[in-house]
Amino acid sequence: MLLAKPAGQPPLVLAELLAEALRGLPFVQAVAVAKPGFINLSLTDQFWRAQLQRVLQAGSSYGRADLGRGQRINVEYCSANPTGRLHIGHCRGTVFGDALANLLAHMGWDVVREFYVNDGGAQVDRLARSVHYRYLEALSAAPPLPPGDWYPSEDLIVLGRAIAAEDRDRWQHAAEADWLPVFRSRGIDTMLALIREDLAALGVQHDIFVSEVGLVERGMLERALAILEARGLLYEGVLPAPKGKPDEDWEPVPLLLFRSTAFGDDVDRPLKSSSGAWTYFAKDLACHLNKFERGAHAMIDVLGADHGGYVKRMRAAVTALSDGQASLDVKLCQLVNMLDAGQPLRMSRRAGRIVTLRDVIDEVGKDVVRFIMLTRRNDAPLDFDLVKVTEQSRDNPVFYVQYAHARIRSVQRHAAEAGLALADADLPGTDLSPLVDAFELALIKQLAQFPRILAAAAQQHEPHRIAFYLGDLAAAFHALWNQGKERPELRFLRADEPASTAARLALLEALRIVLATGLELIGVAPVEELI
RNA sequence: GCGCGCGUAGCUCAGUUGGAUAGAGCGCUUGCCUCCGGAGCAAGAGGUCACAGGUUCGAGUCCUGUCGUGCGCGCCA
Repeated sequence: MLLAKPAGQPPLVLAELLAEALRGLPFVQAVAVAKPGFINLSLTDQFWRAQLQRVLQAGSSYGRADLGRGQRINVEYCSANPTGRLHIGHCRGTVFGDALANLLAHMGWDVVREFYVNDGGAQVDRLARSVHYRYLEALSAAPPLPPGDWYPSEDLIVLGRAIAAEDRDRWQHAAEADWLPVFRSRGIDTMLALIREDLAALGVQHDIFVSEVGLVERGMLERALAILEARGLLYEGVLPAPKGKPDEDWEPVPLLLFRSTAFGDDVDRPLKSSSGAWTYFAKDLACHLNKFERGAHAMIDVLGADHGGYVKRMRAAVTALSDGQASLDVKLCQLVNMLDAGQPLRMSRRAGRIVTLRDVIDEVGKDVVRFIMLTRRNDAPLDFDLVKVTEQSRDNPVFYVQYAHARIRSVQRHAAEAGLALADADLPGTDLSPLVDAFELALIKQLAQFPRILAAAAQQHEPHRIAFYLGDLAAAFHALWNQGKERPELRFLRADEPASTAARLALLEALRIVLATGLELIGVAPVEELI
């Protein structure tokens, strides 16, 4: 149908020609031409069984492809402020980014996993004051009220005590200008250590932690500005007042602006505040220039959906800084609704009832957390029910997929006990011709989809596709399994039928390989048995 | 007011980068099973893909507009 115009022939005629050429090919069982100009190909069962052989030969590299051609890609994810432990809100983007990074690495990209540490803003000063308060408290010298807008976390009590034990009253009467940097640095170090601990518990390991302050100290910010200046993209100007909301504080002040509108942004963006301080956005320029200079021409930022307003300006920034050499894809993750048996789990910071990521991991396990985070597209809200996700039922996708893997292992153990098992090395050579049932072939066809799924997921930057695929694959397996109840001849292990048993063990192993590979890509460990 | 995302079966959601009769789970209807390797199994009904236009051989998918919904809207992060 696409060829009809250039070829100057009606689609149906072309289809007939192509169909004729296809008819003689091996593995082609039937070719039919349909209405507007479709060609329907039926492949022989033998072809599908050959796909199974490919899985067995490739093992855990089945589905792999060199789509990235070694191109460097930077994936920034998590990047939580170092002011407290990770909570469940950070979790989704973290899992998403990590799974995506795994996937891209699997598909031929040179992946750098980056954590950008916001150690330079007002937030960390607030942290410093909170630590200082706890320090005074530990000295029994606390002022009557904690500083306004502070971090009440218990971890800071511990840190305050530690500093009190080490430094005694050294900072008790010091001026804020003297103690602030010290307490800030101690606070950041402590929080970052906790964050890394929780990331480790989630099975996440970044390649690089980039400090915002460090970037500025190394002159990255000046360099970014120089580049924009050289391209005529900086100017002093007054922005129009934002419309829609009545803002009483608005004053027309000239600011240093980046002409982001030249790259599709809605309005030019300030790089310096009226007080002369760099804006957060200015530092983001440095951050992304840094990525570019480290060789990443492709970048992905994983952010919360509330950062949607940043997408245009960041893409503009990357285009401008790289002179069009680099591109940025921003993946926004929607909220996670925490539930407890259907009841919303209200998380209030003031009541100290924030659900930390660690709490959830301890409760349901890291594999469950990771899998569930990918059971929705990133731009759709997600329910996370602490009770449901551990249920052993059909509508719990984690269980359903893990159950499939465990079931296979169970059969394999039984096979070994009965002396029916084949050595792994012999599997690829197994005669698969006994696999003729429609349920078996359906399963094989599902397996054969794996490379396409991975390719699409990698190209679209959509790791959730893997989780959905694994669910479909598990369903095809369980369907075949259930057939064995009604039809004993479909069972996997049959002592009197060594040929079909061998073929089915090969099918099972291929299935296990794909399940395990898919699970590992999203960072979930396949289970050997259910507990 | 402007920008971005979302709107698909009663509910929760997929949809392979524009392909044919739009899929899955739950729920519902109807059958089956004392089953053993641990969630019981199977079949069926159910959709104007928010609405209206447009692009073309062909639209859930792309464009325009409308409605609904969520998020964001100089200097905070």
